[in-house]
Amino acid sequence: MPGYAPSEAARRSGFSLDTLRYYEKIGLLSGVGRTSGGRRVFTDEDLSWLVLFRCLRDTGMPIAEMCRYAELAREGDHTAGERRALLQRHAERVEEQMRLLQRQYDHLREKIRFYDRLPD
Amino acid sequence: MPGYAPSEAARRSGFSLDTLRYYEKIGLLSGVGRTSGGRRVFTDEDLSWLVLFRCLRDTGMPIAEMCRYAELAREGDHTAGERRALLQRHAERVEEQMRLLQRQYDHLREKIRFYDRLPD
DNA sequence: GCTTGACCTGGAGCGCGCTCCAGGTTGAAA
DNA sequence: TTTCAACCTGGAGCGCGCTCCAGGTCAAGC
Repeated sequence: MPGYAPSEAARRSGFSLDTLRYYEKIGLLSGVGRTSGGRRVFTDEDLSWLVLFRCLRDTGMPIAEMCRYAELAREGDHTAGERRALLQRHAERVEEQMRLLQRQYDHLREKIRFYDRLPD
Repeated sequence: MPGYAPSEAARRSGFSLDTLRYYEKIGLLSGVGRTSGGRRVFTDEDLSWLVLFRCLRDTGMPIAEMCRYAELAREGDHTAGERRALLQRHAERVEEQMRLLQRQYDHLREKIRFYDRLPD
C-alpha cells in the first residue's frame, strides 16, 4: 500500500487540493487515512475513486448524484444493482448530451463556413 | 416582419422569459423593439440571434464571449474576420470537449460492463 | 534548534448563469 | 367596462462547485 501525499493525489487525479478536501468534507470521499500528525494519506483505492469521480464530473453528473453512488457503494454488495442502474441512466443522459453537442457543433461549423464564403 | 411576443420568442428559442430579459439587460441581445405600451416585440432577426446563442451556450461558450461576438457584429462588416476567428477557436475547444466526453463515456460504459459481469 | 514549505481546520466568498420577486402597467377578450 | 393573464422594471437571491483565507501545525533539510 503506497499511500500518496495530498499534492501527489491532486496531481494524479487532476483535482485541486481544495477540491479533494471539499469532496471529503461533503462525504463524497470517505475514510481517507491520516498520518499521526493529521495529514491525509491517499491510497490507490482513494485514487481509483477519484478517477471515477473525474469521469462522472466530466460527463456532467451533479455532485449530489455522485454522493448517492458513493453512499450505495458503502452500503455493500447488495446495492450493486442500484448502482448499475444509476450509471446506466447517467450513460443515457450522456448519449443525449453527445448528440446535442454534435448537432450544435455542426451548426457552428456551418456558421463558420458562412464566413468562409464571404468576399475578402 | 411578423414580430413575436415574449412568450412566443421564449417558446421558439427555448430560453425562458427571464433569460431573454437578462440577455437584453447585459447587452447580449440589443435593439429589441417595443410596442407603444413598452412590451417587447421580437423580430425574425432577433430569433436567429437567439438560435445562435443557443448553439453557442449548448457548446459551452461563456456569455462574456458571446457578448464579445455580438459587439463585433454590431461594429459592422469589417469585423467579420475577427468573428470568424472567434468561432473557429470555439469550434476547436468544442472538438476537444467532444473527445473528452467520448473518452469518459467509454470509461463509464466499461464500468457498467463491470457490473454486468458480476454474479446475480 | 530553526527555517520553510506543505499541510491542517472552519468558514467565508466567489463566478456563473440565471431565476425570482414586488409592485405596477397593458391590452385583448367577455 | 371590467377583468385578468401577460407583460414591464429594478434589484435581490439562488444553486452549483468550488476557491480562498486566516491562523495555526507538521516535518524534512540545514
